[in-house]
Amino acid sequence: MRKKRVTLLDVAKHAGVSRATASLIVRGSPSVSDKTRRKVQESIRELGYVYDRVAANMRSDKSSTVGLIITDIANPYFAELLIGVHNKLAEFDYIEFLGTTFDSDETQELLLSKMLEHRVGGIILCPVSQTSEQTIKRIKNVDVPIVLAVREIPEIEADYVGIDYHAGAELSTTHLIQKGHNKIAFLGGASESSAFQERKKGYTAAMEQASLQVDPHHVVESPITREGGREAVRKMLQNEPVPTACICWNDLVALGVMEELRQQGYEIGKDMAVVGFDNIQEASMHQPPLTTVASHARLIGSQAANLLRQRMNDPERERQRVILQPDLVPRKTT
Amino acid sequence: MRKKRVTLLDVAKHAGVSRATASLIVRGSPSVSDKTRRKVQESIRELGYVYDRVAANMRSDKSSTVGLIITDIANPYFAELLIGVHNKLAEFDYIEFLGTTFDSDETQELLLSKMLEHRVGGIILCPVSQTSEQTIKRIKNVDVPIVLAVREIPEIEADYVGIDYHAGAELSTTHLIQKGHNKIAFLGGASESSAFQERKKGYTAAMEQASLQVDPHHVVESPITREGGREAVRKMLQNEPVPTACICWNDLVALGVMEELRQQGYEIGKDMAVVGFDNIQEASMHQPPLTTVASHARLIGSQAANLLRQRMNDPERERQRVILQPDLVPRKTT
DNA sequence: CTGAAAGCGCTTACAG
DNA sequence: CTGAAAGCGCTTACAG
Repeated sequence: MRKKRVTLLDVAKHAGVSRATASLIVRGSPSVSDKTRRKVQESIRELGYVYDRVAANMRSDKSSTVGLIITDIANPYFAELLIGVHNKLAEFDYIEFLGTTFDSDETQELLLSKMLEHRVGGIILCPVSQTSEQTIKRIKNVDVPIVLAVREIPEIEADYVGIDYHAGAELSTTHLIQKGHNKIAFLGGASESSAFQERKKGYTAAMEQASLQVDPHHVVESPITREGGREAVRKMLQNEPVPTACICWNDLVALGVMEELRQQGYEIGKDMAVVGFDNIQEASMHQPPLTTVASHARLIGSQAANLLRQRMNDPERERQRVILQPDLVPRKTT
Repeated sequence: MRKKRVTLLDVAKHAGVSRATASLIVRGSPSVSDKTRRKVQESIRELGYVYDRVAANMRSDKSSTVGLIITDIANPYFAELLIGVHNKLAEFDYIEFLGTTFDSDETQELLLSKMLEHRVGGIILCPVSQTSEQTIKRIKNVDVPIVLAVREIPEIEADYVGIDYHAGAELSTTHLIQKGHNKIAFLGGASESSAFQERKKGYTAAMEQASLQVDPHHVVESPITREGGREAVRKMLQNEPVPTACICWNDLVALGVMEELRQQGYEIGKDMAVVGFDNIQEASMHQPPLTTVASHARLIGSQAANLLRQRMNDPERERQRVILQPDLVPRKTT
């Protein structure tokens, strides 16, 4: 059933030219006469020749593939980021391998290996929240360009594109303060990550700016999921005084927070203000629509693809850090 | 900066064994003594050797990659399908290339070429709504296994996994009839596609079953987007008698339909019943929650991956057609 | 287990 | 433009 692969040499013979010439033509070289070009292209069509880019890349030590490692496609934030990366890479005629870590360091390391074994020309990595020492060493030794997205790893000097978490948390906290709140909780996330620390600083800065105290009980860590949000808010409600507003790690967490609050009899936007982070589609569809901070996931994706391409073209260029500014999207939950 | 690649021969020399032995070890062959195995693995670590799966695949005419061609990742239906495919392929230790056609036949053909040039071992294709004669010929001649998902191409005898559109449309139409509606519109989609024809038949069958007439004005084609939904319902409202219910091509279209209806002063679920298709996340988040038909996108993805793997293992096996049954998800819009 | 050779499908480099 | 040779990093097949 499976026929033998038609090779460039077959094409050359069929067209009556040399293999070298055929090779020039498939690579689109201009230094071939139109007449031979047409002849060869005709043979390609007749024989059903398929260019073997893998063999070509291997010989010439090039790559037309890129690895993209994210946490989870089912998370709309990463789905958006994927869209940004994918569309940009398509422009460059690159094709990407997709890997999902589910926030496991072990999986992350496996995926890195897998990508490298497949000879990717570069990697866009959204690191897991707790990248191990071992993986960090591994990443440092990888000999293709890596750009970090969303989460930075301090030990690794790579191009990075992310959001200004400090500004984001400050933005939402200040927004709540202006609405008259003074007991504001900070829900979700893992304190080990740099993103957590930055956000916490932004939150604290805004509180201090308004001469407000941060109650340690009002800072609750949790997994970054809907269920995590429910957990976090349950913990928050166990201590007095109960806050009147919460800023959540992201929209997913905020959705969980609101579910739980509603079950406990709270009316969102009235008894309790809630603000999310990311501005995923569900945020605007929710009833009431969720006030949130837009973190421009798609743009981060396309910027990461841009950085990676530039780095692949010029490994010696200066390291880039692109920090996008978040935007407040006020809706009905505050 | 970029070091020379460490090769298997380097590893063999370093460990003091032959290249053949080293090759056996990286492939996990059991016919090597534990002692040499450990020695070689130690050398691999020390030298930072990365197995070149691409070279290996080329030599042994294997492939560890698969191409997945969908319409658009931003469409939640396809995002779900992607998740299903991705997670299943990860189980098999395959890695996928992602391509998005945006429903363009030309892009679809380009992507097929790109995938083949990258030596994929198989392709999961969600065909565009109007695949040209030329592309069909192309697909027939592809010499790797293809499984079609979501949309079938009658001319192509390939494995297929999809949903029973006839049953789906019948389900929602009957549901509306039971709710007392007798003027039911059918909104969205392109009549050229087989999915359209099947759904239309299901819709018609349900109407006839209840001795109801199908008014040709009540069948309105449109692009499969939110905006398409708005267009379709505007057209629908131009003719008398105005229906009291509509079944929509999918949830995205239904969302547009409801937006437009609301603008025109209709109260959804009261003045006009609306039912969607797919059961994307937004369907349950919408206010009021959308009655829809679950089309099991994620399951379709994982089934497609299963079929492809089996086909790759046995090219001669009998052709499979997996037709999943949809489920009605009654909510508040009907 | 070893060693040497050939080959997967290309590109490179070079003499003509 | 041609032609012959070498090489990318592996696996295969075979004699020992």
